[in-house]
Amino acid sequence: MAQAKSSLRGAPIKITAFSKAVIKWVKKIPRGKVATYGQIARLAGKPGGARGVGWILNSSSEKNDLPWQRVINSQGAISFRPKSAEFQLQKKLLQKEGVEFTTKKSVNLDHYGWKKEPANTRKRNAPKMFD
DNA sequence: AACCTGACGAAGA
DNA sequence: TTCTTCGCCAGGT
Repeated sequence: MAQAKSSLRGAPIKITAFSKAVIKWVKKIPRGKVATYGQIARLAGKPGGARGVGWILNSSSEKNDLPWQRVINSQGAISFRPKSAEFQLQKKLLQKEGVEFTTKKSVNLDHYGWKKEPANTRKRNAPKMFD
């Protein structure tokens, strides 16, 4: 059972088109709003690269210049272990920006989610045609 | 090159 | 609604 070495934190990331795009988009998330990893990945050109986004934010030395706390998962929840220092920090930073938590670890994406484009394509609950 | 971990996500059970 | 499983991508060993 290899104990977590966690020495990768702060390790520099490779400068690729993707990592640069991720950083660029994350910087554009407005204060008081949140985006999801998948959303950033999509904006950065890799629809399936959500995990990569998390890695980039975690290991980017530029993290200090990024509003990394505004990136959460698709469930509207913080993706750190609830007791971790990172979790608490992220929650604190978001609350400081005015983002409210509806549950202990998640926010209402419908209200705080960053919508780059007008939500005119929002899906409505389609009536059941069959049962 | 092969195999493993992880700030993810969607679909099932 | 919570827990699994599987598919993705970035990096490490």
